[in-house]
Amino acid sequence: MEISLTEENYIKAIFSINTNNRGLGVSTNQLSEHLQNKAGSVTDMLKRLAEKKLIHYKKYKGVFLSDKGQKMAIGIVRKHRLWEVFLMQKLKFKWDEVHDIAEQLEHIKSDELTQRLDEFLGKPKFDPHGDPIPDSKGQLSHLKAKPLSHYNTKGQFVFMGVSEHSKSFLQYLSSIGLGIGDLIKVEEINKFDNSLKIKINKNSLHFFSDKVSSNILVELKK
Amino acid sequence: MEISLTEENYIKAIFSINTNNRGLGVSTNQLSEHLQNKAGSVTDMLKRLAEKKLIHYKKYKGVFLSDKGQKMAIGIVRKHRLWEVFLMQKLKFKWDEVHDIAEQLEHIKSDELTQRLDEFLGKPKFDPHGDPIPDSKGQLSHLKAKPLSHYNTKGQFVFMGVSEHSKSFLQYLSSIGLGIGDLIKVEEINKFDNSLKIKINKNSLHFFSDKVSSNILVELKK
DNA sequence: AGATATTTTTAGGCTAGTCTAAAATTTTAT
DNA sequence: ATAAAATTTTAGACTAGCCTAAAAATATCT
Repeated sequence: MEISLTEENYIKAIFSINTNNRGLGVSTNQLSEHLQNKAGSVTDMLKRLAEKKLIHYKKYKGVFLSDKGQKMAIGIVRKHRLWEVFLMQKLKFKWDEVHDIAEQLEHIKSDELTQRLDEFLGKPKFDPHGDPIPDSKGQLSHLKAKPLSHYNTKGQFVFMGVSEHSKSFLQYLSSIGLGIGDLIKVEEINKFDNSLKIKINKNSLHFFSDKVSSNILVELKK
Repeated sequence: MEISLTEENYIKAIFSINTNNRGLGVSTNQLSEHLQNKAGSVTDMLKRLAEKKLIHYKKYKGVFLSDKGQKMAIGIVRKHRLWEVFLMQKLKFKWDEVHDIAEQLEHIKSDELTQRLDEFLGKPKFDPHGDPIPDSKGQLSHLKAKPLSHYNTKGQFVFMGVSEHSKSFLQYLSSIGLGIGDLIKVEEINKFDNSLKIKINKNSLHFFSDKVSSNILVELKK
């Protein structure tokens, strides 16, 4: 069965909203917002996707991915994240530059290509933002990291990933020289606004607002 | 201006027919044949491409690429051939497997990506079939190689490329273990049917029909 | 529970890109 | 040089994917 680029993007959108939603089903308006098109257009497409058995859809009741749709979504995510690793690791792109290109590359259809790319990159488990890469069977590793803001203590942490992927946030992190694997030492906590005074790799000093520290995923330094 | 995938494929088709045609202009039927769709559809699209100034088109008179169209075509060819190098050199794909995947990858839009891929691969001048890769300015190196059949003498030659790209031909060459750079020694010429008895790298013995030897591009061994 | 607000679907319309069949133009052959 | 053949264009129709506006269903508020 032929799946169009547009259909793939709907599947991906349903998947991505749903994983945040913890399995409540995705509404027409959520999709319309996410994909930047009108609710009526979304309804049209949902009918077509249901026809193709990629989703479970009941009028007015929201939508779930079918097993088939779920597999497809995971396949796309796998490709997206592998290409991001390729772009950063092999072609030396910066953090904030890879998303748009990977958004195109994720639609290339060739299982063999995905497989070989995976091997070429050393079967990475996480992408450059710390997001897990599904393996060839669709299995996801789980990152134990939590938001820096969650700990609310001084101490040393290792930077494992981000939970916000906007260009401006990633550019900010680059600008202060913070990358995956770096050491973050929390030296002071301001109890009034939950801002933190931190040091990166024992060198540069910075302040993190609550908004920043809640989007930085860390593990406790062992 | 937005160029669709379909439009890119038309531009590429016009370019590819025209380079064989040595600048005579491309007919509607040639395009219809090449792209496997109907003549009426082609006419529709030619109007649109002319509107966008990508081609010069006069009713009933065939079509040429404009400068703009020519640049676009060369850009697509450049991407196609760079990706083929990537697929073979880095991902170890076989000769006959790379074309279909490169056909998808050539449409990825990012000048920065093309540039970095080029550097990553060491700015190759030829693709794995011996076809020249346009540089970032659109300049093509020119292969001095000629068809093996052209020489019509015994002697030693270096295999530089192919002038036929079908899967079956490439698979045949793989099957006899012939790859770019290999030494071809012509030991006998059959004057009746122009078939050749040859040895590859001083080892394996084979017979080349006229059809084979006219699609194998070689240079004289120095 | 009934009125109001919100969400979702339906209906009708648009464009890109395709098709078929008929009409127009060009080429070839007598 | 004209008739026949081949090529190309036009005209009308279809699908995918989008839009707007109106109608239907659901959710919310008092």
